[in-house]
Amino acid sequence: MSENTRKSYVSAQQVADLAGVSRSAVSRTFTDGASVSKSTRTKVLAAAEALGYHVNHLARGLIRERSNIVCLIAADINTPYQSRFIETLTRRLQAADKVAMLINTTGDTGVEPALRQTLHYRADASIVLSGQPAVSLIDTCLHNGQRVIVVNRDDDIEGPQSVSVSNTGAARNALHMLKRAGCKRMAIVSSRVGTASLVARETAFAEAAREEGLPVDAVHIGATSYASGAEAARQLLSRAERPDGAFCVTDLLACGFMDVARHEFGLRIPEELCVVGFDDIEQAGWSAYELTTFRQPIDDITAHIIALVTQGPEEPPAPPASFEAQPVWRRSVRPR
Amino acid sequence: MSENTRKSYVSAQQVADLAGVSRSAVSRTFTDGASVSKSTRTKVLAAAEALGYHVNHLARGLIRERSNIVCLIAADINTPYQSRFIETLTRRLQAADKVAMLINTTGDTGVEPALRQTLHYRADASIVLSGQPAVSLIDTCLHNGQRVIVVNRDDDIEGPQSVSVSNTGAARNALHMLKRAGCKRMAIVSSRVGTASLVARETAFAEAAREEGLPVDAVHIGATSYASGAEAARQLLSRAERPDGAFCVTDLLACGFMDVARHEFGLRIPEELCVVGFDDIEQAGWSAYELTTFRQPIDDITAHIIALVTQGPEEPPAPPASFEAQPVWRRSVRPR
DNA sequence: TCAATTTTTGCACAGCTGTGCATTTGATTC
DNA sequence: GAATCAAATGCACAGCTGTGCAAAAATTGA
Repeated sequence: MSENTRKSYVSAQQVADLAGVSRSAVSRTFTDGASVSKSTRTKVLAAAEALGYHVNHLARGLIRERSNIVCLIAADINTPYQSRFIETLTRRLQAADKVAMLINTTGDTGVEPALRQTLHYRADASIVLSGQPAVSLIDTCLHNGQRVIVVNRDDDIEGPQSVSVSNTGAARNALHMLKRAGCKRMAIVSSRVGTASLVARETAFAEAAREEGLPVDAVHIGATSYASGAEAARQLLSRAERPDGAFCVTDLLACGFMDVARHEFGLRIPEELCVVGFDDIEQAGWSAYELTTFRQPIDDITAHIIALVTQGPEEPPAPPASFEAQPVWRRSVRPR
Repeated sequence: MSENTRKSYVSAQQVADLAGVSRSAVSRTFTDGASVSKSTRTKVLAAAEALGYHVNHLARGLIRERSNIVCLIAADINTPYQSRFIETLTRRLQAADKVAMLINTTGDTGVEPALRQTLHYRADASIVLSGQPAVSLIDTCLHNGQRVIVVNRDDDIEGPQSVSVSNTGAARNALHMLKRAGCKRMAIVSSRVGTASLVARETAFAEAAREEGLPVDAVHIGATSYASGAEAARQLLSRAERPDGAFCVTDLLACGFMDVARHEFGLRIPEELCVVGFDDIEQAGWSAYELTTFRQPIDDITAHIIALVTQGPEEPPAPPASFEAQPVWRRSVRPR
C-alpha cells in the first residue's frame, strides 16, 4: 500500500482532505501573517506531519513576486578564494531566507547560458563572481526585474549593481612595502586571464614603480593557479638580473612562486627575495608561507551583497560600492 | 515607456500575442519533440527574442515530473576537498541538464532543515555530502519520490543510495607504508568530529598496527582543519617518546602537522618523521609538502552519482557503491 | 438574549506552463 | 479537382499555490 503513495509529492489538497478543512486553510497555515484559528492550525499541522507535506516553493514562486532563489555564477570554485567567498555567501543567503543556486562556468558553459539559466528559474538576483556577461543579456535580466550584482569587476557596466575591492590603493601600497624593504628590481606575477581586478592590480603596481624609478618585469602565465606561479618563478629567477621583490596578484600564484624560489632556486625568503600577495587565502597564513598580503574584506563585501539582494524593488539602486583591502603583515617581506 | 515593462517577467501569453499565434504554439516551440511548423517556430522565436522571454522552469516543474533541480547539502565548503568535490559535481550536473542548489550546513542550519528545504523546491535528488540526516526525514524524501544520495558515510541507512570510498583498505595500506619505511612508533592525527569515514580510517589503521605489534598514539583535536593538525603536532612531538610515523586522516590535518613538525620542532621529513595523509587535495602536491597520500577517485564517484541522479524512477535502486582510494607516492615517506 | 463587531472560512480566480484531443491546414496522390 | 493522409494548431484542462471577497462563525458588549 505504501507503493502507490510513493509516486509523487503530496499536495495541499490531500492535507486539507485529511484534516477536514478547505485547502485555503492549509495554505494560510503555512503563510506568515494569515488568519487561521488555533484549532484548525493544529489540525492542519498534524495532517501535514502525518502525510509528510511540504509547501511547493515552485508554485509559491509562481504567485508571489519573489522566488527566493539567488543564483551564484562562478568559475574556479575549487580555488581557496572563491570557495571561501561562496561559503560565506551561501551561509548569509540562507540566513536571509534565500537559497543559492550555484552555476559553474568553468567548463564549456560560459557566463551567457548561466545567466540565461537564472532567468529560467526566476531568480530574485544573480551574483556574478567571475567572467564578463554580455551587456545585452544583463539588460534582459533587468528588464525582467531581476537584479544583477557584479563582483570585483572594475568596468563600469551600466545597470547592474557592482561591488568591488579597490585594487589600486593596495597595489601601490605593495610597491612601497617592497621598496621600503630595500628591493631594487621588481617583478609582477600574473596570469593570462585578463580579469579586470587582476589587470588593475598589475597596472597600479607598475605605475607606482615607474613613479619611483624602479624597474619592473611582468610575466603572464596560464591560469591563475599555483602551477602558473611556479612557472613564473622558473622564468623570472633564471634570468641574469633576477628580481628581489615580487608582487603576485593572487596568493595562489604567490604560493607557487615561493615554493619554486625556495626549493628549486634555494633562495631564502625574505632575506634574498621579498614576496607580496593578494587575497589573504587560508594558505597564506600557513607557516610554510607566512605570506604578507592584502586581505579582501569578504565579510563586508558579502554583507553588502546581502543588503542589495534583500532590498525592495522600489528602493533606488545603490551606487557602486568599493571596499579597501587591508595589508596583512607576515614574514615574506623584510621588516624595515 | 520602458518603465512599466520592467515590472515583471514576460510570459508565454505575451509572446503569443506578439507573434500572432496561440500560447500552445509558444509552449511547443520550447518543448523538445513537439510538433510545430517551421514558420511559426521562427515567428515565435523572433517574438521571444524581442521581448526577452525565457521559459519559466518553476511552472514547468509544476507540470512535469522532474524539476531538474538537484540539491547539494554540504558543510565546510571552503575546504579544499569539499570545494573540489562541489566543483566537479556542479559541472557534471550541468552537463546532464540539471542545476545545483547548494545548501550550506556550516552555521546554525543543520542537515534537517536543509533536507526539508530540498523538499520545498521539489528537487529531483538530494546529495548529502556531510552530516547525518535523520532517518525519518529521509523516509519523507523517499516517500515523496525524491532520491537521496549519501556520500562517504559508512553507516548502512536503509533507503538512500550510498556512495563511499573504502577507507579500511587504504588505512591498512598506510600502516604498511610506514612500517616498511622503518617507523617504530605510530601516531594517528584526527579530529573530534566523528565523521564515519574518518573514524573508519582511524580504527582500520589502529587495528593493523595492533596486528603488527606497533604502538599507536591517537590525538583528536577540534575541527578537521590545518590548525587542528598543527596543534596535534605540538602535543605529539613534545612527548618523551615521540612518534616517527604519522597517519593523518585528512591531508589538511597533515599540512598543519608537517608545518609544525618542521618549523617548530626542526624535524626533517621524511628522514626523521614520515607522514601519510588522505584525500590528495591540491596542496598535497605543492612542493612545500610533497605529501604521500591516498587519492579519492572523485571522477569515478561523481560519475556514479550522476548516473544515480539521472536514472529513471522505475529502475531498481543500485546497491551501495564503493570505490578504492589509490596511494599516491610523494616524498613524505622514506622509500624502502 | 440580541445586536454589533471581529475573526475565521470557503469559494473562486490568478499565476504560468505542458499536453490530450478534436479540428483545421497543408500536402500528396489519383 | 477530389480524396486521403499527415502535420500543425487551438481549446481546454491539469498541476499547486496565494489571496480578495463574501459568507459564516465566534466574540464582545449591553
